[in-house]
Amino acid sequence: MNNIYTEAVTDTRWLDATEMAAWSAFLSTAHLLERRIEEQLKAAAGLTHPQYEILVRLSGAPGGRMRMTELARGCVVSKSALTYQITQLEKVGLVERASCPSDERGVLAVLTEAGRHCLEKVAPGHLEVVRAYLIDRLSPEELRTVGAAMRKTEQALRAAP
Amino acid sequence: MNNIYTEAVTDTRWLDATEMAAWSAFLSTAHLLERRIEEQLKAAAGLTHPQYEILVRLSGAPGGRMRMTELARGCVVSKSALTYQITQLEKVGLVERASCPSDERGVLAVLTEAGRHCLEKVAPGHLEVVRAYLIDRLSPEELRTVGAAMRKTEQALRAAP
DNA sequence: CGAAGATCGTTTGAATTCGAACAAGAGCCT
DNA sequence: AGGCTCTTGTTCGAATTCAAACGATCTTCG
Repeated sequence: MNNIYTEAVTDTRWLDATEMAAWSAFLSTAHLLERRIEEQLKAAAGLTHPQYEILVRLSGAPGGRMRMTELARGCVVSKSALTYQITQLEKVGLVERASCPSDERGVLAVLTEAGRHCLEKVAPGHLEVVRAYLIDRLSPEELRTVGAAMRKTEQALRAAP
Repeated sequence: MNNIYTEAVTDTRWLDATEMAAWSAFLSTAHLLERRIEEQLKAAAGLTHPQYEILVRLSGAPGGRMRMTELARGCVVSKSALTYQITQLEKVGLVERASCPSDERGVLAVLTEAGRHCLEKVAPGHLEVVRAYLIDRLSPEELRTVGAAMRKTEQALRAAP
């Protein structure tokens, strides 16, 4: 009693053992690592991970400045979350807002000197964690493969919406 | 003017290009995929990803039941977040609470029939997303390597605290 | 047995997230 | 120019997260 429609709707491609194991481990690792990083950053500098991400992205941008929307895209947070976090970072003097010369609506998030120094102070301890739990546990070949796999997925996800 | 102490504190092992690319892609992918999954689950069944995770873990446990603390560990959420989510799921009848026979303090989260049916209904669409953006984009060998890498990291993170 | 300390799940309060709605400005097309 | 439509960043409200504090129960060890 099957036809192409019921087939299409009904046939689920479940995950085999290898796929399931990979997906499950990926999920747990992402959450666990996030927790660990959050803990380290909070203890070391009172920063959250999204805040740290913002500083990192700004520090890599020309002039230490970026448009809000672009920054939000880079950090993979909503625009409203970025507005909130930039306000927080402004309060503690790590970031400033500047108006955009080329677009009257635009706002630039600008890394301050204090922000750059904070990042330089915090980065080593942060990288320590990333290394200790992820990077240093993988062989060069594993690292290459993981990197390639993640890039493919990232690209697909950024293209989709 | 260096000694072993300043060395130890000062020498930061930065990430080389390969390491940086892998880490950055991992981070972005985790966030993007999370967003995409959240969107799909919300649209398909009004579930959040943590809620779906709870249903999945329960469905895989003997008797469809698990202790709160163990479930929280499995899902990688705080105990208070789990308390909140189980209450939510109870409201819509997908999960029930039961008292634990062996421990008076204990609480068992139990998957209801409705919960099991909901999961069966939602799983295909969810897996579609996981496949479309991650699993099906990787070669069997890549998948194996990613799985192994994630398991190593997960294990390290679960052992640490 | 009984006291000290660990563990269990919940409650509480603060912080953060998201999407939707909004006003202001840019861009396009004729 | 002028009207449409898209984009920008912010604001709002609701939902969710976490850690810390708590009362209740278990466990261990003297």
